[in-house]
Amino acid sequence: MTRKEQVHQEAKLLFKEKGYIGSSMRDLANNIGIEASSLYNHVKSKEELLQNICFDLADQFLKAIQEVNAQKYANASDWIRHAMLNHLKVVADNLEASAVFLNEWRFLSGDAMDKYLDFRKTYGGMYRTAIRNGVEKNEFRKDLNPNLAAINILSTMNWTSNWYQENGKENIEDISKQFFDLILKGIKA
Amino acid sequence: MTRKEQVHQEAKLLFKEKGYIGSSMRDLANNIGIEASSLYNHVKSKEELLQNICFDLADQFLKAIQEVNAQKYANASDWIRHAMLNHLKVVADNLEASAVFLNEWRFLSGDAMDKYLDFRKTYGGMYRTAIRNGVEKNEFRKDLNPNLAAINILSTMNWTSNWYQENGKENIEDISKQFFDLILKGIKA
DNA sequence: CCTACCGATCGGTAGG
DNA sequence: CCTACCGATCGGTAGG
Repeated sequence: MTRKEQVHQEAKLLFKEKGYIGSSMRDLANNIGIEASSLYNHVKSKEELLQNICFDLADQFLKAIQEVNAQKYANASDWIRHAMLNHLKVVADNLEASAVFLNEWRFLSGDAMDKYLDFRKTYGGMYRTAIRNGVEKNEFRKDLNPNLAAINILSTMNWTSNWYQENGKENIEDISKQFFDLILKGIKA
Repeated sequence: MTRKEQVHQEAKLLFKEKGYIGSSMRDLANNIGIEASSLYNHVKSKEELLQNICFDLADQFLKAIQEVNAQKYANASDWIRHAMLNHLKVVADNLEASAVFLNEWRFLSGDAMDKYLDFRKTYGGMYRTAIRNGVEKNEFRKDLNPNLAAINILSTMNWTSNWYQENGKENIEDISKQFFDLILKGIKA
């Protein structure tokens, strides 16, 4: 790992733990074992670190969902099952970045913020569309509000970075399957 | 509204918008129209503001769920339906405080943090227990993981403060009913 | 990658 | 509720 990669890696841990504003460049430098001023040989500004974390992850979420779209599933259920699995795999592989992505994006400035919100809107839109398709094909309940159904899915997936820890007890494929069953069939016997 | 109440009210708005660390006492004073030093006639410290926001809301969540427990429902479904409704009503009535409660609690210090985490654990535990009861009575699927089912409910409710706005279009009772149907029956036709 | 430093801002206090 | 101020810390730069 180059020093530059190390700086970006350490920033994820620090921003998750203390928040973006609560993390100082001196904290970050200290965790690496150099002086704060030396960070600027690897990074233009503090915000560049935040932008990299957010947009690297957005790219991963996008690739994960494009893989699903490429399958051209006939059933909306299949699309959702696969999309949830791929999303949760990205979260599980990037727990710190996921927490930063969700909690610190509001400190992005100007264009970066716009770009970020665009991504979130587009990404959520794909779930809403999948659900609407499922309703039209009578695959899903016709009294469904696609907006709220999408929020149910996205909320649960987003929250995952707050509690999931790779500890060998449960793997993310199992969790994804169980969440999908909850979304599809609910808890009722 | 007394000045003291005004300070606490303004703190909710500011902490939600800029985060706890990102909000300065000078910002807060400026929004009210006084000098920063004058705030300390009404408040002991910045953290006292955060503690009040978090624990006032925790009290409201607790009262809301105690009302549900007092009903002594025979069905787990009824308990969950009513608990969700009461929880979401508190969120809808306290949108700013709810966002602060969820996003800024990590800046609580020492005992306050412990007390906060205790509350979250106890509160989540009541949902897990309700779900386990429902499974035992064959009201819910017996292959259910009560932990993940509770996370599904709590995630969706927690996320509400991020998107819900009282704008006359949808009232929280409708939303609560639709979320409950999603939790109970899922999206499947 | 470091030393030395900049102007700005922070939470909070003294004293009236 | 204000003026005046404290020591600490912030992101970042100059120059080597």
